[in-house]
Amino acid sequence: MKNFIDELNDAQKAPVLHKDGPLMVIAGAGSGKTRVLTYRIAHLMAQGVDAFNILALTFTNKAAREMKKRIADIVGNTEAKNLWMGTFHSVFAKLLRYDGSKLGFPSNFTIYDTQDSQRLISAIIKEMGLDKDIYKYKQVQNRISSYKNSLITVKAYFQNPELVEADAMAKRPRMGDIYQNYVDRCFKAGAMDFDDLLLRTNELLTRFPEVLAKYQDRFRYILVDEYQDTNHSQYLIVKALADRFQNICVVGDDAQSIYSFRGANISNILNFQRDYENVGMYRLEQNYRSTKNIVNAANSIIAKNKNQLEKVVWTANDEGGVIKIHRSTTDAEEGRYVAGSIWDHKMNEQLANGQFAVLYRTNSQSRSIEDGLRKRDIPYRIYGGLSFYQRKEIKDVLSYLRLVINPKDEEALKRIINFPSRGIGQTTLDRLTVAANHYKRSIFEVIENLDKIDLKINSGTKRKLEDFITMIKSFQIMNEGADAFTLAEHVAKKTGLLLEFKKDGTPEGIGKMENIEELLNGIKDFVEGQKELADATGSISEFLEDVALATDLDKDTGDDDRVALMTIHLAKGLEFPYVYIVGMEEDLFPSAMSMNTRSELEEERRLFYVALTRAEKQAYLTYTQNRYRWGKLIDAEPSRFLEEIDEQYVENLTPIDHSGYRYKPMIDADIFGDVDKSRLRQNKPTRGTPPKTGAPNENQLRKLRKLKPELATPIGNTNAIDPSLQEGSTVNHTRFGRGRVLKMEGVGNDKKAEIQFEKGDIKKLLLRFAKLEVIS
DNA sequence: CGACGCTTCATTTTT
DNA sequence: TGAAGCGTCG
Repeated sequence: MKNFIDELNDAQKAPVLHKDGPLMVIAGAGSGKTRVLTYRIAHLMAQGVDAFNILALTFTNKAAREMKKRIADIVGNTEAKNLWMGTFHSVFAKLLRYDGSKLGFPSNFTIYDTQDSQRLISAIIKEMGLDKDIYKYKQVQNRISSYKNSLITVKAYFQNPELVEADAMAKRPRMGDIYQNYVDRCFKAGAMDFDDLLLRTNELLTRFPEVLAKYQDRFRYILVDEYQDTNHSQYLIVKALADRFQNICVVGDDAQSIYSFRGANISNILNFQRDYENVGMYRLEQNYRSTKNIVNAANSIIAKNKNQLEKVVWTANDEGGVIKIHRSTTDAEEGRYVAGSIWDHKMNEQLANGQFAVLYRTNSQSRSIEDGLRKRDIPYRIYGGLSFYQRKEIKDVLSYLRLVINPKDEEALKRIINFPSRGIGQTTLDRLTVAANHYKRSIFEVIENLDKIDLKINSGTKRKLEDFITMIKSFQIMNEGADAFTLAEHVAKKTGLLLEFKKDGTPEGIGKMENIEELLNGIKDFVEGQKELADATGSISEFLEDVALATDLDKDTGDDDRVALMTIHLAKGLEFPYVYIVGMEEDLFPSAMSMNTRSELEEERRLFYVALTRAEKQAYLTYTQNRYRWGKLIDAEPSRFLEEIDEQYVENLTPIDHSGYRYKPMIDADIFGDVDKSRLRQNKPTRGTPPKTGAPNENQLRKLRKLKPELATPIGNTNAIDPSLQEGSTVNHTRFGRGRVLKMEGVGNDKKAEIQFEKGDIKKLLLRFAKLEVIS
């Protein structure tokens, strides 16, 4: 463990060796900041600082885990275990489980995810009798979230005439009341949303000086990664905790600040020197990750931003290849091009899939890329988007488990009280909700006391409600003795969830059942993993906490070799030898939503900077002339960012097109020959409602296609069915593995194959959807 | 009460 | 295009 310091360059050594007092490290992309953080912590420990006194806040849990592992390699495993290290959310969730009771929260409080919050807000808007077209639940949720991130409590909201007025002006005068209701209902349900984990921590530290003192004394050394992306709430927590010892080390890069939409405040990093005295300032400017071409190109882009700290990122690496720009006619062709290019690199240079990443601005762009990769049989993995834990069937199982841990959890209860259906309908639920609000109790408690309350619920329904409560209580009793897996498996069977999807029999139903099985396997792995840790028990509550704050990235084990597909936001902190940045088009990147002000545009540019600096060896930028968006083909224009790169670092693989020619699609509307074609030739995407032309609209066309499927044939976008597929063929399915076709049936879109898979199951698959490859 | 079909709306980015 | 909410009918 002695010589680890020697592995650092001089610029990296300085902040590692800086012992007490505040310090800030401005770290350019790829300059080894994780290394600095890791070694700094190891060094502190080597100097005799107790691991119990160190708090490290990272941007992802995965980063925390990896860092912990590297520290363990240097200082030993047992000591490293005592570090408090994780994301803001997970660290302070843990803290709130210890001390949140002072705020009236149970230690087993539920963490509501965004969907839970939105459902609750919808319910509140409905209960209050407000117009849902004016009070859109997503917008309301967004607004409440940003209040919380700026530490504007309900009380502070009502005391601030500007805010109240702003909402009134936006025709939403009841905003404050919704906010109040939402906070009350979360409290009543023993639940915190993501923002509460920070807001309530602030409340705890402010209202209870003894708690603050305890943690100030405990966390004598505090380290914060990605400081440029902290919001006001996080900033205040750090400031409060570091106040006593002032041993605070922040690491960040203002050029990579990309989370302002979530309240991140770039001035936190710009003002650090004002917040603390005698700040040690360090800069890491040597990039070890990328080629000269990539580093220089990235510099030429970020130079266009006005607001930034001065810094010169440079590299001693090779020149590398120039950045390649490719134009395609449609998004489908873009997908094919990317897949083809990856294929070529793999073949020519014998590379693994894991060497490639495809990055995009919005999740919806993944589809065309997936299609391209699938056609070439290149394995890929999508990160983000709709995560596994957000799928309906998974959330259903988790909701039962959540209710076992915290019966007051209203969103969980509403989800599953009648799923699988047990005859408890909306009317009953509405009555229960009214009573629960009236008595300021949870719905669960109301049902427990049905005899004492006069609700117009008939005896049959009462019986069903009581059965439900009894079932949940039986799970609770079981939970006292059993581990998470045993309980979860019991719940999935006993509630009839597994059966529900099994009897449904459709491919979707089977898929759902398999997902639940996958979840159960995941819980099993979790339990076994936890058993190795001394302070963990493998209980359901530990699992639920893990799930609530885990991202797809955290779940990634990295043992299978796949191309990575993700948004640029998710890619922050990662690196790949080959990076494809797709959808380089105006209105998409930069996003149409973010070009109204200079600061918004500058953030988009930083996003582009982040994207490009993920690449180690080679970057590709692709754009299309026509792209499907909102189900329509629209014209696209190359992104302004393409021209902002100093031209000496790029090569256009396709000539730049200034002719204004656009590929004119043969769309279904042509069948009728009377659709308003001018809309197809616009240079900007269509927004708002299209003009009424008398021509059939999309919905009418869809209806017609249903009535007259023959019209749909030249239109159909189904999988091409391999003609060589027949009875007796050997096939390979992406999920189920190899199998033999026993029987074929149906025609056209309904064509199905019954397949005996080697794993043992016989499945009937719709060829239109099944990802099958014919082997022989 | 529940199933089904029709209408509407949405696309930034995430813990 | 596709998810989700709403209304109608059995």
